[in-house]
Amino acid sequence: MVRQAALSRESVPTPDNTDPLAESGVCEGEAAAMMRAMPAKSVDLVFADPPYNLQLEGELTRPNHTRVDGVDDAWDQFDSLEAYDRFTRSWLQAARHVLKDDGTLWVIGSYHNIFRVGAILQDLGFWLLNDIVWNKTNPMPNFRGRRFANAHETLIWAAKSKGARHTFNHHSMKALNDDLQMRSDWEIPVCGGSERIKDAHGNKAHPTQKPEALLHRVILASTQPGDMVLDPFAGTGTTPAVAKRLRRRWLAIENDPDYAALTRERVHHVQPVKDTRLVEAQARRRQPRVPFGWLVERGLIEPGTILHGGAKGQHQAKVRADGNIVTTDATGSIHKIGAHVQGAPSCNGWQFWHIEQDDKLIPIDVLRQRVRAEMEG
Amino acid sequence: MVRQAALSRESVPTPDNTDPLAESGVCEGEAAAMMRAMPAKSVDLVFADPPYNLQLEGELTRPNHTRVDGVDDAWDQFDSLEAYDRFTRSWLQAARHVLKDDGTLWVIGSYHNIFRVGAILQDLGFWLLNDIVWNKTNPMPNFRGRRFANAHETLIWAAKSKGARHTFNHHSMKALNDDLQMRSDWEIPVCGGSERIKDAHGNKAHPTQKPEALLHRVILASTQPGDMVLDPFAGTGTTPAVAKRLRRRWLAIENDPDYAALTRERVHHVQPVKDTRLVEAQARRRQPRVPFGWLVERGLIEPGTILHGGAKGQHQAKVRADGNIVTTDATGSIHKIGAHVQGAPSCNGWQFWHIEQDDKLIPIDVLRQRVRAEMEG
DNA sequence: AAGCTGCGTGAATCATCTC
DNA sequence: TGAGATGATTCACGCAGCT
Repeated sequence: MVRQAALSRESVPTPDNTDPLAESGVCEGEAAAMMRAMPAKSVDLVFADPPYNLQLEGELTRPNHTRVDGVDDAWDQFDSLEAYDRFTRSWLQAARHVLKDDGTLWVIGSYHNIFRVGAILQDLGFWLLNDIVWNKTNPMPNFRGRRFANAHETLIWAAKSKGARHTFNHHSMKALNDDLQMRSDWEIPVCGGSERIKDAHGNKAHPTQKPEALLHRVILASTQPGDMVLDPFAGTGTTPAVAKRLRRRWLAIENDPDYAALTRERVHHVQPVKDTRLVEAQARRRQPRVPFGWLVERGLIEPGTILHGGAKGQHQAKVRADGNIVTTDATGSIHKIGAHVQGAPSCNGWQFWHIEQDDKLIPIDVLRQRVRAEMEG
Repeated sequence: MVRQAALSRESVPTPDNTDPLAESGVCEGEAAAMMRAMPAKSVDLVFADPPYNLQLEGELTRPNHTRVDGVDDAWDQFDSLEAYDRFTRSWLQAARHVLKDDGTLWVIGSYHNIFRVGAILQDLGFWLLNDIVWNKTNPMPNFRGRRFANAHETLIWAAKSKGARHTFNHHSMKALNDDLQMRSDWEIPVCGGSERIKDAHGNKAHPTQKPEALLHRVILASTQPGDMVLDPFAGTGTTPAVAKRLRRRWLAIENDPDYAALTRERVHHVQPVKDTRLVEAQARRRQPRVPFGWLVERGLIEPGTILHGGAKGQHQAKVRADGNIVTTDATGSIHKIGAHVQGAPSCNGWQFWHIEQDDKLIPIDVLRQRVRAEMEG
């Protein structure tokens, strides 16, 4: 019974050890109650991924009629906003109890809950250090075209009180970001592939497992090796796994015994790195994509401007406010209309279309380069 | 009549116009009071860039949030948060009063105030549609290296209540983003250069002037031409300027007479896009409904014609004179039978079914377009 | 072998009109 | 007002299976 062995080793550190904080482990129980039972001011970092209170009703299907597997678990259901606020205030107060005076707290959420969390944090006296945006590189699209694709989640990073000291490993963050100062917007893929923990049937074990890359950055930024990291909603144990790998002590609280068991097994297989610098990912830098519409938004091209197509400007089209362009018989993107007027299967609109400036025809790609230069800073 | 007096130059285009909503203009006064004095349910869009915290000294004049140095040790945090909440609840309630039932509201803020704004929005019954992240391409760096560089601001987009309808120009947003659906994270530079309004001394006239690109996307996404756009904290008039250019009506409220004057002057020089079609959403929804039976009535499809279903024409059905179609085991509308033969819960029959013409399969939607073209002319 | 294609899926507050 | 009909709507990425 590999699992049993792993279970006991990780969860009950040593028989003679009566202080649960001396070693890492998983505690089964409700977050607020467990934290209240812990010694005060004993934790350097709290990372919390609480229920979001999504309030999903009915079901949603993709255009191909497949069903979206929404988060409808009982633990995400609350009777009202007030009930969610009570729950939130309760566990945040308990987190405040276990947090050292110079410790910090992270909470992740979406627009469903994060405003309530942030306001209650301020009400309780926490001091907000940053709000961080996790931009997902591969989010689920909006299938009905009724809103913007919900492509990010928000993290709040807070110190225990105004004026409190806090740990921020500025140079580690710079190193992690090609020697550029780390910004408040992080581009990280959602958790999938082999990193995603599966159950016995091969389905995802937990509906909201967070990527290790996210926790890597959080823990590396705001703790030192040996610090105590607490996750009161541990789920399948991403926080413990990364904490162990980065040589931090850790405590996990999880109400669901199945999740708790998965965490113990997962952490058991994690090897702490010998040198944390070796696992610091290099941020990829791609040439940023610049849609044509952005030139219109930014006033580099006015709506109504005439674009001239081809080397001699044989073709013409007019720019709409939304970035589409219009000829006598068609409307569409610079690429589509470029192909259309040439009778070609495809076309790179950036090189095909030109604007007139000082009696010369200039490819619109020149304007794109200007936007990219701005984006570089 | 304070309001009448406040309306001037830009705001009263014709002397005999006594209805401020009939035309655009700037009203000088306090946001909540002015909105309460306006007719109920008269505005399609509210865009608000409120002060971060009205009660905190210096806050307004310092957009880089550098007040952590203990300048304001004296103020009592709890009282100030409460005062800010009262202020926020007051103007949001007033905004709710002027907003049409199918109108929407945008608020922009930073982590200092946005959580309070979002929570109060939910408390007042607004229904959050998205939170949008404005990622600044050229943010101010964090000089002390104690936190992450604060490189974004947050916008909340909300409908008036749960279940309320709202405008979202999905196709315009797609067009603006190279035919990919628009995400909740927007990359736009901060306002600078020639766009930045300067005062008589050549200094920036307003500390937190927003870029026109931001408003371009907001207004294009969530209004139609001719809609009424209200900005209760207009500052130097970015919202009015973009609204006018995009052929929306607009109302600006601004407490500071100097800012109000700058707005009037700025808007005076804005030229609306000449061709109205360039600023319209590509509203497929507005196209007249054409029942399939009309194609039969008009002789575009003969009774008895065979329809071929799917890209390869795997499925077949025969057209009846009444516009229903028939397979071996069922009769019904193009949609119902399309769903039936695929075993799908629903189906868009216009795109699913094809007719044979010159050895090619043509979607029947092409015939519908022909009918619509006839109806136009 | 390397490359191509098709399929599955991710914290989702995801309709509107007519009768 | 409620029920029923109409018909609009998806992006990135990993992986399995195939050429």
